Amino acid sequence: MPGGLSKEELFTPRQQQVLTAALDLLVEQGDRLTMTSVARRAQCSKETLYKWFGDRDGLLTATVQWQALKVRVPQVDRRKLDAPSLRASMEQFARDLLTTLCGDVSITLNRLAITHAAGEGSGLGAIVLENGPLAIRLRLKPVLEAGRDARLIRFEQTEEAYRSFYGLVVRDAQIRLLLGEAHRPEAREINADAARAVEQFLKLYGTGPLA
Amino acid sequence: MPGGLSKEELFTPRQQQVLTAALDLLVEQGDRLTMTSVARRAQCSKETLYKWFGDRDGLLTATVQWQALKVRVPQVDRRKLDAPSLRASMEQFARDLLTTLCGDVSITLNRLAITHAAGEGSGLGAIVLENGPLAIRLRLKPVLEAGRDARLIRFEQTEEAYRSFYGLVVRDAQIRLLLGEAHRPEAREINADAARAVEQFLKLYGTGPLA
DNA sequence: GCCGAACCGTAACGTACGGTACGGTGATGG
DNA sequence: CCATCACCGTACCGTACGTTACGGTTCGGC
Repeated sequence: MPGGLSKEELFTPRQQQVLTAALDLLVEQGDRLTMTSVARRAQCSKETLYKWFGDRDGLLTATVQWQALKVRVPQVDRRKLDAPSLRASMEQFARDLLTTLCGDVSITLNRLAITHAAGEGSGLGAIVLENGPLAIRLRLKPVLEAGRDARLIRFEQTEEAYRSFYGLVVRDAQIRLLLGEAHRPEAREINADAARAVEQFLKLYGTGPLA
Repeated sequence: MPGGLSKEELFTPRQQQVLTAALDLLVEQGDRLTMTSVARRAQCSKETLYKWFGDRDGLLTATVQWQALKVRVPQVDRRKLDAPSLRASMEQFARDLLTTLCGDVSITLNRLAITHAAGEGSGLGAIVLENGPLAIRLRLKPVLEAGRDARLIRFEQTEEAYRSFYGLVVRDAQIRLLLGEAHRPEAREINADAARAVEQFLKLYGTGPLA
């Protein structure tokens, strides 16, 4: 979220320790972690948890927010953009995306947010939505538009191009992992997938002879 | 699942009424439905629920299985396959897929399965996985291979082609809906998306001049 | 050395809900 | 008419867990 606070401003170091413990427990045992288990793992009292975070939901929300603050947004270099460097940028992007989505933390937090989105508040769903798919779009957008400005790719709407790229990269991998499929791709597969996705994207949207 | 029982063999009419009630409640209030609420809605006793389904998890599993039995698999006509009919088949397929995934029932059951996949058993995750992404692959496979046999499209592995098609069709729509995004596409948007996805797929895998 | 603030550890409370027991009722069959 | 069966409705039990309360400890400030 633009204009947001950094994690140092939002949470004290001690609080970050607590949130780390909560995230670890979340990854280990899903969202049936108890306040007692978090307090024990973080070596703090339940009273402190409630004082700091209000209630269980507040703790989970803070954990998700805190994790979201950790993703950094690398900026694109808009100068000297040629076909190879655009391809490299996009492949790097695809690799990062796949690696993140296949990681334990992403799977855990997406599951948590989806579980909560079923209920009433769904504040968690909104947070993950903003820091997941929507943040990805925000990060990819300048890359795509730089490519368009350099006449390397062509598209009507950035939104459309972004979504096609997302689909080509992620395909059904995320939903299968969320549903509990055991297989996790290795680095080699991720690299291959990223290369293939960019290749296909450039075939669809590239201007040059296969870009 | 091939060789499985039909829903008439698996569940009595009365039991199907109960499962319908359970599914309705699931759609209405997520998986925090209680056994009591199901019994009340279905006008049956809790004792009967436990006698029929064992425990809460058994009831949820039966509900998902029962819903899964309802999806029928339309067969492809392998004769007289030309470019327009292949395109039409794939567009129909894409429309069906998008319409299903954007529906309340699909969203609810996928959320339920994802929630349970976080825990231990994850039997639900496996069921939805088999009847969701994997069943889609099974259904699409003959279409793709018929297209390949007719020299209309070209690919090395059916798996690869299937996954690319899935990505082009679904993109980030499903994860966004699961995370609670309110927007549901209308029929017009779904038609447009299906047409675009097939167009793109044929550009990537077609043999002819834009098939 | 004293005070209050912040925090730990633990015990206790309240409640929601999964699961069970049991009495009552209508249908079927002899 | 009675026995059996399948089921409804409801009261009840056990427990897990969120939440609160409270005594004890550390630590910074005066």
